[in-house]
Amino acid sequence: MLPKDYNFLEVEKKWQNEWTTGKYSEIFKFNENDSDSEVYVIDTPPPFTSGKLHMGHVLNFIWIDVIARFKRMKGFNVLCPQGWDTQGLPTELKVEQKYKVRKNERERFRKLCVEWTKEFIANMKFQMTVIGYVPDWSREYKTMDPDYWKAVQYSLLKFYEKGMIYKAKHPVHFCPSCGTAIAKAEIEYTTRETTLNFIKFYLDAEDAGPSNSNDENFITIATTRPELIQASVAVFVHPNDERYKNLIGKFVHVPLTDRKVKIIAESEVDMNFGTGIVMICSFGDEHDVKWIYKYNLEVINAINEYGKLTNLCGIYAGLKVEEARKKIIEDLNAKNSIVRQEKISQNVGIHERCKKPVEFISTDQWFIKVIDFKDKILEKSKNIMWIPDYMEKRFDDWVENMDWDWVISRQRVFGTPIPFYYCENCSKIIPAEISELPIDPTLKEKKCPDCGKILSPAGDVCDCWVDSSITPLIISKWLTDEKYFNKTYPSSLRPQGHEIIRTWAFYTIFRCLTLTEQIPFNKILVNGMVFGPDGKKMSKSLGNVVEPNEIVVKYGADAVRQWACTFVPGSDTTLIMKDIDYGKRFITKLWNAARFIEMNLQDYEHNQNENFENLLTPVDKWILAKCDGMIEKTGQALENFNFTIMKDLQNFVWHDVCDNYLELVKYRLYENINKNAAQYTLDILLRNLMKLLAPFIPHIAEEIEQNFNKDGGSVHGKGNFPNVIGIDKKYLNVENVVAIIEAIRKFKGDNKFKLSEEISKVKIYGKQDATEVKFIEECVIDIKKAGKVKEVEIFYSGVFKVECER
RNA sequence: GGGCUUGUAGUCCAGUGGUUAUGACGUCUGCUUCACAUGCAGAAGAUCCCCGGUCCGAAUCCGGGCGAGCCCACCA
Repeated sequence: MLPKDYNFLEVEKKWQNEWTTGKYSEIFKFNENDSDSEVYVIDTPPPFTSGKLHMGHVLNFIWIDVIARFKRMKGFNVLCPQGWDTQGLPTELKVEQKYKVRKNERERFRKLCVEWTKEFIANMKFQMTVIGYVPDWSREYKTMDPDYWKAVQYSLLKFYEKGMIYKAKHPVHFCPSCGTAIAKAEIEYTTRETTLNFIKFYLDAEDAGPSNSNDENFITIATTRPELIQASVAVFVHPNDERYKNLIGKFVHVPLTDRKVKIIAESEVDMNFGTGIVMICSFGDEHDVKWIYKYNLEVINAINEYGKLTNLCGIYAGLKVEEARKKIIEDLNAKNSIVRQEKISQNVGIHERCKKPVEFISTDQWFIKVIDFKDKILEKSKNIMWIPDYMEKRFDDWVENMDWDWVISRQRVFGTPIPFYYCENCSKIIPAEISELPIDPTLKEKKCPDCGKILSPAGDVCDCWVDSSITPLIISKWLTDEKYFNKTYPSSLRPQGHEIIRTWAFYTIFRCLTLTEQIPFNKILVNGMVFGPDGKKMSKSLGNVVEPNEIVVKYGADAVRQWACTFVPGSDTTLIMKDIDYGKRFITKLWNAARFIEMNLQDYEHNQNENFENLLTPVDKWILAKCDGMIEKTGQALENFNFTIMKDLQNFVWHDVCDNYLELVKYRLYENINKNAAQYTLDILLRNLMKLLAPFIPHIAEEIEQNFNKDGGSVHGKGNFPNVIGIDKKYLNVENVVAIIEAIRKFKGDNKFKLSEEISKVKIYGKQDATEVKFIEECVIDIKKAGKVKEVEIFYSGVFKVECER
């Protein structure tokens, strides 16, 4: 017997254990030997091992779990592994701080990072488990594992074979504070106040000529970065700018230097900013980089990786950027070269981790060619179905607007080593041997096969997206098992957040496409972000962070899961506690309904030989026909990732089943009128409901199912998704009986009668040929009993109408 | 500045061309009716952002405007 109160914490824990390690754990594992069932592979996102999940993860993993359970119940052989994105700067920073270990103790440092990460994984795994997420843990992977390194490094060797890896001096976004190159995606922008300096640039004597209005032969350039004046390589004006048209092609002297640079016309110059003249430096910002390449301008590396000016900057060499700026302004002032200064607010790029300004610095970096493959990526990715479809546009826009190749090297330690050597003598890259993988080139000395000189090992590690962008290959055993690979690649589904379309989705599509000539997944399901209860992005500084653990303990996993199913793919969402509370109350309601049914089935035995369908009343057929509708709708909805079908299920259970059907059959159960048919209906209704609800609220569905079904099978078993019962849809018209009872209730309410009070008569009007009226005739007893009415009169005329008499 | 999304009761959200617009929270009224007061019955509350267009018919499709959010870019 089901106890009066549903102890969700205890029940949820019990079934989580059975699913993950207990008697049902096989259900959740991919069956390699099953050659009959269709395979469904989910390329789950490996979260970065920060130590805890946030609500966005929770939403993401609940959706994945709903789909995986649904697909299993539909008979698919589901591969849903879970991995961890482990190697990253945040871990390094924390380990550095906690153990006071320096990065030059490479091996010890790495070991501490690994230990630290393992602890964090355990926490996050626990959090996944308590929301009922059950991936196939037997296929867990970590990007820091030797096998994972091997796959990443192997893939890079393959890229090298295709001529797509190169090493180059290249301006990259560089964080002088962290001492590392960073990806565009790791930069965020902030507004700060800065000084716009208007500086005189004197025209070259030969070019000076007669100037427009005054005799002074200089132009004024506004810059926020005077410290880069030493690296000034050109001056740009807009071709249509009347003020400067006559200066195009002429030269100006760069103040504080003995160099002169050309004035070039460029239509992207904003005439309205500053004086409409741009000083191009190597490198002040991304525009500079673009233009220097476009016009093939000289590169003067003014800033080094420590954020200090280089020897090319003469007397300013060795000064930090801020110091140099101050000093150069002083010197310009001394020469009377500053016309004026203005305070302006400016958006500056800062490193998202440390919040310090980012510089462009020319350093040795490793690259993967990607710009050459834009067209191929765009073409092949058209075969991927995006949910929602408009997310495809975001992807395409990103690909089309990419400006340069992918910098894959990072000057860090906890990462996958780049498996290459470089011969300074021959200026050439020497890849590691496949048999040596996984390898850390810094730990293995090698000589150049051509010249015999000692090679320089690549000391850098890979960008973490290099690790995570081959997950579809990892989960399909790309390197180790061809048969398995053919069965499980490409993935059926890639679920992920929209904020990482330009990183994880893009890099995965690019890498896997290059390596396999196939797209990595057929569909990509995009989920939105979860904002705090105040509608703002959750952040510590706003104090609006909600920890998943708190709400799971308070409301239960099944309640949280219902909340996660109230959103449509792609859109961001606000965490409203009342919504989760509703989920909890639904669980209570469902529990009590199940108890009621259980109580009334005590003396029921399902006799296989009896044809119950003939005994069923129209009311029974009505609820079963409605249930059929829900079975159809739920199946279709989940095929299309419409999780909001949960709401329809809630309404069906709460209002149609509990409020109406259960109330309509009480008299039959209590007074033994057509009782068998009611019991039969309740029995199959409950069984179907549990199966329908199982993907969404798996714990309570399992708990109730186990009480009714004594054969020991799990509700989540393969192929368990219900088929329609097969009730004629015309019985949906019995809904009018419910409408009549509602009218009676309203009459009683309006007249301040108790609901239990009997009234004398109900008159029902309606055309005789209408099917709904026919059913009403058959349901007179239901109306009398459930509505507590002495007499029911039916008039075969006029429009459908109900009148009550006291 | 560019792209995308979005605007529906006091609040949140569903609705993707067809009677009277879904549901929840909140509010108000009544009810301890033997599954459930974590409940039941009922009520009030919406110019479906504004303007125009297509259509027999628009919350829904199209154009414009205004507001909001996200992503991207960003002033030298």
